[in-house]
Amino acid sequence: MTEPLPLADRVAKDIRDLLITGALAPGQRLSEAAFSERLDISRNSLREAFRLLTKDGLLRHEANRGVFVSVPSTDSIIDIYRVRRMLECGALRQAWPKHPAVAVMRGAVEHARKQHDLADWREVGSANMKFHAAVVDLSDSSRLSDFYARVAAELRLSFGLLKDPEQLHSPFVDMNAQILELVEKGEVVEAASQMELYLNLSERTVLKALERIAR
Amino acid sequence: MTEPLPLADRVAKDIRDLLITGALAPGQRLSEAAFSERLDISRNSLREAFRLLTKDGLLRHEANRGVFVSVPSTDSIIDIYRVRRMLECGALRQAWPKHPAVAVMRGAVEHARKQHDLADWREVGSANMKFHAAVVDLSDSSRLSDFYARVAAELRLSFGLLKDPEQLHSPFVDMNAQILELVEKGEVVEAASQMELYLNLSERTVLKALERIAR
DNA sequence: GCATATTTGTCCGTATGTATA
DNA sequence: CTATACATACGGACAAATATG
Repeated sequence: MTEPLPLADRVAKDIRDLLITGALAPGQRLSEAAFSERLDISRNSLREAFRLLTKDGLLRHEANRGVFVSVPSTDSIIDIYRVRRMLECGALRQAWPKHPAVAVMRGAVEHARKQHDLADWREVGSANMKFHAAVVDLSDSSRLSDFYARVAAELRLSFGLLKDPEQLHSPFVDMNAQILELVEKGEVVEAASQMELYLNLSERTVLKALERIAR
Repeated sequence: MTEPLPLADRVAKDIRDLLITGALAPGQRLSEAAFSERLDISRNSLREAFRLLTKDGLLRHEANRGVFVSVPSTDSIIDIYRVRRMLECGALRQAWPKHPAVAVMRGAVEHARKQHDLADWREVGSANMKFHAAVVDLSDSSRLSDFYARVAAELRLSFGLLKDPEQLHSPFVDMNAQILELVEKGEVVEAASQMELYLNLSERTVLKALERIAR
């Protein structure tokens, strides 16, 4: 009773985890033969999983050359932050203070603060992303939430390139708390413009860090 | 030099066309054996194409039962219009009157008017959808544009259920023209709220028509 | 409720074309 | 330029799940 999912879906999820944890480096080529043997599945099933992940933007398919882990570019970062501004600010602007997602936001903020004190930056980052996913959930649209999850996974691919995740997430915990407070008070327009500040700052941080890596 | 695309991608596109033209009815089951023979491809390749279309929401995959053409529900319509309000109104609110997409919008409006006079309602509908896709293009985000295209295809599946496309698209041509005019004058906030009216009206029209079909 | 036929899920072998050392 | 490695695509096979009579 515990395997309702098609193999391709399970494999896609496994590979997705490998990608966002950084076990697979951007630009790396994924050989069908080698990978299907490593995961102990057939090439056909692996190819189905590859199609799914390509649709998610995590893998790139080059004709007759195979699939590669996507390499985050400056352009893709800029594009992703345009998406985030649209979805997150838009969700806040029409938010309802008693929406169930607000409780999730609060839980994420509290968890982030706890992990921040413990200096567990990885967990701070996870809580951070959970907060922003909850913001999009305020829109009550499963399609928007799914789309955001996909874009967030792509962004996490970029984070994997960066060292020093403390710089990346730590300063933003308080900003999330402030946004949450505004939402709870019903000052949703203020919350939205605060979020815009957040995203602009975050975008600059990521671009700067990425630029430093690219020499 | 004319076949750069993988077979699965080409097949997915072919099936997508069959879906939005109504050649395949919602709820219909797509047998792997029958369909692979009809399209003259192997089952494996067809399964890859199915994965892509499932990701697009056009097909549904039921475990060990096969794939079916998605059946548009009231919930999905409501969800899709939430997406449209978020993307289209958001794009207009930050639009720039000299953006290249504005020219596309104008072309779509003019074309719709011409086809409207010729009573070619199918073309009116196509021009209508092109107009709104161009609106999203104002955001300058390829991810948002792709996402919108995917949702629009899903919506078109619902339109296929409806007869009388005149009722569906005809009254909206003038509203598009008005929105375009506002954008060209730089009154983007007005354009956005006009778009919200448009979408609310369109949503109600589709839901009403769908409800009538469901008895 | 049961036996049977159909269909999906998954794997393997292999031929062909393309890219690269 | 040749040789090799690999992706692409096909067809066949069989078990498991499902639908059918």
